[in-house]
Amino acid sequence: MFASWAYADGMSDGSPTPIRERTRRLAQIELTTVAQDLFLEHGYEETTVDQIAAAAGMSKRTFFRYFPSKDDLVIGKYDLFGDRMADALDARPADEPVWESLRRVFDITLDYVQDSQARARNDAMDRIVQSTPQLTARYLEKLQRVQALLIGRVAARLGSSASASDPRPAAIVGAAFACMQAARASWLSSDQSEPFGEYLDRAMGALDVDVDSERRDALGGGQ
Amino acid sequence: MFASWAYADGMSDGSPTPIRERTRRLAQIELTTVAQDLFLEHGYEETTVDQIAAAAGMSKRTFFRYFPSKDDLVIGKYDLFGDRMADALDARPADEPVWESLRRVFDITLDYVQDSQARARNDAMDRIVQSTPQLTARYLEKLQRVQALLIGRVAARLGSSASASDPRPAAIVGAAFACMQAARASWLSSDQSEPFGEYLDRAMGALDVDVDSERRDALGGGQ
DNA sequence: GCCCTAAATGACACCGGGTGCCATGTTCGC
DNA sequence: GCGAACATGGCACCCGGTGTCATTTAGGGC
Repeated sequence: MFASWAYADGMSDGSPTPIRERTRRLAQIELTTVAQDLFLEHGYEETTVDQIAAAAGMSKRTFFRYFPSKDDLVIGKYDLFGDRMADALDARPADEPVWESLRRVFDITLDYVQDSQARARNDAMDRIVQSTPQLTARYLEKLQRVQALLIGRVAARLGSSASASDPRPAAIVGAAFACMQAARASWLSSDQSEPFGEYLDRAMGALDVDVDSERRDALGGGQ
Repeated sequence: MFASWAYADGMSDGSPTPIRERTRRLAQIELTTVAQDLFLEHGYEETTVDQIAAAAGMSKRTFFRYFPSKDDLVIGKYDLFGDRMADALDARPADEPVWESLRRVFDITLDYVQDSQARARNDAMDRIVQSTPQLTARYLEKLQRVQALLIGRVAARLGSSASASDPRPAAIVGAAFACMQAARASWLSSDQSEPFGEYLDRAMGALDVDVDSERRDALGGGQ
């Protein structure tokens, strides 16, 4: 889940992407590839940064110029999703029920790389994250940050009274992410014959948002 | 939240609590007290284990014989809550709607120490956890483990079809915890004039469990 | 192609969390 | 008072991560 090493090269501005920047990306990709191989073979904790750096033909010090930490080599990719999800949420119609909007926002985690090899690699890394407490912890914390980006937007939709003191936006967003995680866990431990989206539907279908201003929207009426 | 250094001394078995064990607890308490003072004054990351150990009159090596890690000194207490919550859930009537049961389970996080001094101390530590990414990460991971204990029980209540592949129990439990966290965050950043329970009600009230076998229970009928 | 400069690198020393090991107390039970 | 178990401290060491500096490499203007 949450793959997309797509490192969009075609930026929006006209700048033709500096050469140095491109080689930097190249080095990062090389590093992650090499590291993933090592992780899959020996495990995450058993693989030292020195080994990764050596395998990629550089020194430990240089490794840390490409990644702020060993964890980020695995988990860094999730950073990109915060903004994407925020954009995706903004793109949903304002009168759509929040729960439905959130479900749609999660769709962007689905339509990424179709290359089955890259996909398998990604799933393998996800399993490593799930089975390594340290990585799980950092992953959860990153997810929390992503959620933070969405909470304000949800609050705006609810037209919450006193925004800061109303726990409901955070509760709703948190619940949605909990559903996503539950779906993710179930799916990862399945044979993956069913598409992930179905797991997500099942998980999110088990819950309902129940907020006054929400019902009105759902019924297409009100005020 | 989640205080209770209550370290129940009166265990169920007849053993009068070995002397060594008691002094060990004492040392742990002393250590946490001293450490909390240092954390509150200088911050968590700025305080080194050496300093804590020295302030408690022992060596760093000995510190690690009392706590598996620096983090655990702050976060360790949450471990106790897994079992407590599991017990609390088991104690709820089997035909009670799951969401309601979970709400009641969270009550055990309320009726802990009434001592306002200890309470203030605890809240302060909670704020430290919330403002230190590293601790937040580990906290979230611990919560995840607590959730794992409850998921099986919720699955049993739902009489889920294929337990392992059904994401709904995890989704429901995860959502409930998301509500708790949302309430916790709102409450901690409030002036605390309103009781925490109200925040919790508001957060959990924003969501509804919608599972077939659930509706039946809620209506007191069915099958 | 040349040269100047900026960036990339490597080596090294260092910090802090954490562990294995062993020698030296300290305390319990008898 | 004695032996065994336990607690402690000290030390060397591992690993992740950072600051510093000298050296190399590569880019861009000419």
